[in-house]
Amino acid sequence: MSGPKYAIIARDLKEKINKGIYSPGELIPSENELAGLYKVSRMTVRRSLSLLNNEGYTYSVPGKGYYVCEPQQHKYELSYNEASMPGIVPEATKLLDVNIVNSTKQLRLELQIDNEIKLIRIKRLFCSAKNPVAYDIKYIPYKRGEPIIEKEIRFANFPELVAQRNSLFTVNKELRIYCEKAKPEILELLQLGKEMPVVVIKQKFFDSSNKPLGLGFTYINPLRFSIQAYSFK
Amino acid sequence: MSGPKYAIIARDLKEKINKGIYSPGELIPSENELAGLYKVSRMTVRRSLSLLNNEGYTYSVPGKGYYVCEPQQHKYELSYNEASMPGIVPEATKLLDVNIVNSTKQLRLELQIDNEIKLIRIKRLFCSAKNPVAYDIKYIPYKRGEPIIEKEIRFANFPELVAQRNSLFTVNKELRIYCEKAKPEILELLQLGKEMPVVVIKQKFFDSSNKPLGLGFTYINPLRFSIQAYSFK
DNA sequence: TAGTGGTCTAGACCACTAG
DNA sequence: TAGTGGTCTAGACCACTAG
Repeated sequence: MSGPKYAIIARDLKEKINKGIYSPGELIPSENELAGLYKVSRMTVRRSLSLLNNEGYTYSVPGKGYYVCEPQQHKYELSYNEASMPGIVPEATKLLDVNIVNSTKQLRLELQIDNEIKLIRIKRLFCSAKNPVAYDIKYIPYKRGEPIIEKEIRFANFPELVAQRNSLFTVNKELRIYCEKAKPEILELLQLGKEMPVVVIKQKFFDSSNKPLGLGFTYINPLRFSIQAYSFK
Repeated sequence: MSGPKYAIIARDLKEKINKGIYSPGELIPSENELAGLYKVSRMTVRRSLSLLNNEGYTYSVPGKGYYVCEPQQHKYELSYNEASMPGIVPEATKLLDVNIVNSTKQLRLELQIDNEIKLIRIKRLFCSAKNPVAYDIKYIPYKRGEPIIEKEIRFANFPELVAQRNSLFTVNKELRIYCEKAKPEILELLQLGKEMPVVVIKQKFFDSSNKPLGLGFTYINPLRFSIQAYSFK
């Protein structure tokens, strides 16, 4: 019963949806009706309702009203940073290689670039105190004359590297997690037997017009891999 | 230059943040200043600013103003439904077992229940047209006298099963993805060799007061596993 | 035509910040 | 004390819906 009016009304309406008094697909009372019921101005009701809309309880249709949503059952929020996975010791990170390389056909396809564009390729090995945990390789289209500062690259994470040229607020990111039988050299770096698959986390970044900005693969010792996700709010 | 005033102002402010005209940690002009600059009422400016706040561009401190946020680099949105993973044919789902079982020590710990509480245990095998893809096991605390309808259970997903007693809007969900060397019986069901690790997706559901409502493990053939996640908006 | 949500205003009062 | 964001109001006009 405490807090501002708009919050009390929002709490009350959410409770009614949770109890099934208003069910998915149904209309809840109109803004004007609610303003009357709660004895507040229409703007205050609108504020409550925009909270419900933002939190996925309702959606509004002009001329009709506010409908109760079907609950989002399968959405989770995930936090991933390749450079700070559980067990990794930042100081033990090995920068294996930084180079300007030619693109391959696959990379040109992924990054949507022409033949003549070269790539900055960064290879790193993330380690725990004693053992290798993940092998990481990143590709970023190279712009001529751009300086490459090894010290920065060693500790920078992928978003930071890409953001040197783009606002991080506008970068769209895509993550794919899967397993595969890796090439022998990767298995060797991770000290894994021939039969073992590795977990691969593929990261792809895009600018606001969906032009690819960078591509990364992290190959993880499967028995060291773990990632967590949570429902919203 | 189109759309309502509040959207135009929000777009303009976001652009200024993207361009670095306003940088993370800095204050942007106050509501009153902006109202003057854009020649609109303070309420319209507030509407623009609440958009920026919601989208993670800014946060506001009463008495001080609106600060530009550090960009969220590592957040992704993930959609996961064990019953509709890529490659799985719903009709090929095998309901291996539904039973009321005693809890084990580990399950009592996970589900925070007493000795005498029994569990509904559901074992399923998700298959492609030809092969097993994932073995799935769920535990839900059993309430005496509750009917168990096999047909419903076979096709229901975990959120739906739990939601029979709780509003899906209020259920908090937790997902953990990792690899492990599975027990022989699981490897056999998935037709995997002894050396292969499996991907495990552990799901845990909680009510609004964080009391566990259900626990599930999905053991996936690693070479059939794939999951995608995207940055917000 | 009556009702719905969407946009916008000009004004009020509040608690909080910081000189 | 002047300025900040937070809350709330009563009213206006709009496009859209549906009888």
